[in-house]
Amino acid sequence: MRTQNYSRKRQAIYELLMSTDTHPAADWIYNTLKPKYPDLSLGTVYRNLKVLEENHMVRSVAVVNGCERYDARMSQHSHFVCRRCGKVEDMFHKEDMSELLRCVTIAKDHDVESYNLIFYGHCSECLSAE
Amino acid sequence: MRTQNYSRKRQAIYELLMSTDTHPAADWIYNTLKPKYPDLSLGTVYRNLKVLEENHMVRSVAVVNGCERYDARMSQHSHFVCRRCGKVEDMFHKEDMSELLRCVTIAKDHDVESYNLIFYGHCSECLSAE
DNA sequence: TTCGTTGCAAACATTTTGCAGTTTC
DNA sequence: GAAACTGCAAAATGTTTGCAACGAA
Repeated sequence: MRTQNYSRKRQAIYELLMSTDTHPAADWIYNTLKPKYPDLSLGTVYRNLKVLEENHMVRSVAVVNGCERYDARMSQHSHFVCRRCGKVEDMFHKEDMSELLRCVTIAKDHDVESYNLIFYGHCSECLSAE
Repeated sequence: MRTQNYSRKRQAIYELLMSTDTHPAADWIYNTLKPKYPDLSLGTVYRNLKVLEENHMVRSVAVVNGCERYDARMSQHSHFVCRRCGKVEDMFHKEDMSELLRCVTIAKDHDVESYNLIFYGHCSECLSAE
């Protein structure tokens, strides 16, 4: 992990991600912070997301319509992606998901570090809109 | 599902995907078929992947380094993605994974159609290379 | 003959990057 | 003061699309 200065903007990006459960894309973060940080640039958002990701403070939970979606809640949970509106929702586990590993044939010479479980379908709003 | 002509090139793309377990990207499909179909274009590969996906003959199993990776094996199974070399490998389930659904809090008003389970880590080749 | 399909190249959208100036420690 | 960070705009990347020609039924 490289030495870092915790800049105001990086802080702001991280705190924004911590404060929402919408799993936003870089673009949304940029637009949301822009009023408060008028000289913020999109490149900075991307650069900081990368740094935060390397530091395991943030993770990419899905790619929806070509956009990486981020989450600052690092405790293990899964996500639901609406195929219609692109919304990403949290799905918390009832049980310890290490159980999961027992369901799958894992080559023993592989080093499995993490996993990502995504459910797809239609959210309630989109269902009632149809 | 729209009416279709099963063109030679669509066939070729589908058969190539059926014949490999490397979960290739559009680019690899293009380069692999190019010698046999010298007038093939990359746009055609993308267009056909989309059609095949709509027809549930093919699915996108992961996005690795910004590239969509495809699989023509539609029976339920998961994948392992090597963070170093980007290789995508099959992981077959020991048990019926519908069990999986019981482990997760699912909002009952959601319509869950499918899920995608991806494991990340380092493959054996990359491990021994390090 | 009618549509679906294709090559080509231009257009798109998201993300990355080089550089010169700024901030943080 | 050194090293990290940033704005800006240009570049890179992967994917999509318009159009005229082509292919399949």
